[in-house]
Formats: sequence, C-alpha cells, structure tokens
Amino acid sequence: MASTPRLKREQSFDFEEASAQEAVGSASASYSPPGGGVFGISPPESSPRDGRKRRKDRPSWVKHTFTPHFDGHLWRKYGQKNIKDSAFPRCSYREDRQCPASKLVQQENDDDPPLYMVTYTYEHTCNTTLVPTPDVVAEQPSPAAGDAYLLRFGSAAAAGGGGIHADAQQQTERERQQQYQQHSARRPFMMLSFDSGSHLHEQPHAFPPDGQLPAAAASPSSFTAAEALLPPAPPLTTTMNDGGDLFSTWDALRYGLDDDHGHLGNHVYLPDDCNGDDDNY
DNA sequence: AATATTTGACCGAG
DNA sequence: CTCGGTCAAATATT
Repeated sequence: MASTPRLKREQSFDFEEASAQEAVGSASASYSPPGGGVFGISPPESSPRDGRKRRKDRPSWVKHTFTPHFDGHLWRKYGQKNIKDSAFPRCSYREDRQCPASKLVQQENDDDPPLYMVTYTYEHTCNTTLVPTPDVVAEQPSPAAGDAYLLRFGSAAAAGGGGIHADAQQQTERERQQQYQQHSARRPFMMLSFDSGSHLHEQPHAFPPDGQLPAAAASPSSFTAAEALLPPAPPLTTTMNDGGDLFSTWDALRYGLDDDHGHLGNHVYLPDDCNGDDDNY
C-alpha cells in the first residue's frame, strides 16, 4: 500500500442542539455553561440529519482561563492550526470519539501566564474521565471594573452538577498520572481578584455549583499580578469531596516523593504553546 | 509495544 | 476563494 487515499470522513457528529446555547461562538461572550453547568450532561437526541450542523449553530461557549486543561476532563489533542488573526496557534482537543464535546484552545496573549481562550463545543455525553480538577478562570467580574480580573480556583467536578466518579472506568496509568498532574494546581473554593492597582484581594469562596459568573468581556490587556496564579499549596489537603483520596495521594507524590521538578513555586504551569498542556501540569 | 502528539491534507462554512 | 475545524497517517515519547 503505497499511499492510503484519505477516505471520505464521515462527520459522525451531527448532533442537533445540545441545549439552549446563546453564546454561539461569540468570542466576546464570556462563559455561558449550558444548563447552568459546564458539564450539564444532556444526551444528544437522534439528530434529524438534514445535512451537517452549521458551525454557527453548534452549541459553544467561550471561557477564558490560564489553565485550559483544568476543566475536569482529559482531552486529547487532535489538531493545531495557525489562525490568521492570531499570533498563536489554535489547538483542538477532543475527549473521546464517542463524545461530541470538543474544545479549542487559543492563546490570547503572551503574558507571563498567558491567558487562553477556550471554546467549548457541545457537551459531554460520556461520563468518563471526569476528574475533580480545579478550574482556574480569569474573567472580568464586571464591565465597570474594567481592569479587575477574577481568578477562580474551582472544582470542575463540583461544578459539573453530576459529580460522576467513573472509577469503574479502566484508566491507564498514564491517564491517572495526568490526572494527578492536573491536580497540582488544586486550590478549590478560592477566588482571587486582581486589580489593576496591584491590589490583590483574596478570599475563600465556595462558588455555586452552577459556576455562573457575571458576564464578562475578555480583553486581557491590563492583566497583571499573574505571579500569584498558582500558589504552592501546603501538603495538607484532604478536605475535598470524593476526590480526597486522589488529592492526598497526589500530595504524597508531590511533596513527599518530590523529585527534581516538583516545584510548585514556579508559575510555569502553562505550556509554551497549546501543545504540552497535559504534560506540563 | 502502546499511546499520545505532530503534521499535512481534506472539506465545509463564510 | 479563503479560513478554520477535523481527520488520519506519521512520528515521538513513555
């Protein structure tokens, strides 16, 4: 076989409206989790395949974050594209072939901790690999605030509304390691609010399971104080939900059996580009 | 050897 | 026609 001709790909995903998605691909729309949650699972009904779903019609919501992968799911990168209008490539991720959910990670700027715009498309129909990873989101709390930014360290599992723990799934050692790595930035229930005036406001906050936030435009032009993005958490963390075991294990690994590169002090948890997201965490 | 990532190409949408 | 999203083979990594 000299060169296998590329077979006509059958776009297997013609899921009709996953749910009411208002923020259809609006880059300016901030974060409109479907059904009140990012992972409000809503099974795709048999789609009336009248042709493919137009891109604009696809349910999608945009979220700005410094940690594109801290969303409780294990994504697999399947593509990377240089976007004409952007200096950074856009990476495409998909969780599973059976799951229509996908996301596009686009680096927004080149700040110390670069801000990423993650565009989620469709919802997860697979309950697998839902890991209790925190979620760091950078958003503007209010349009009037202008320069203020919010860093939300939240548990995606909690925000999922379902809290499905599919430990029955056959996770490979690699997956588990990746999950542990993702937990490195765990800092649940905390909200950091950065102001342009170098005014750091930190307060424990049990954000609602909805994960709802006030609408926020995203124009990370004046974002600062990124150094405190991922504070090194003390090795005592077992006050979690079901994932407590995971975290304690992770803590043991992280702080007890610390290797050479077990430093959390550095804020370098984001990859240079989209690639390597999974590993560098 | 198995798995994940990279890379180029295909194809649809605009 | 151009741009962007996704696929799948090739390659790299573990």
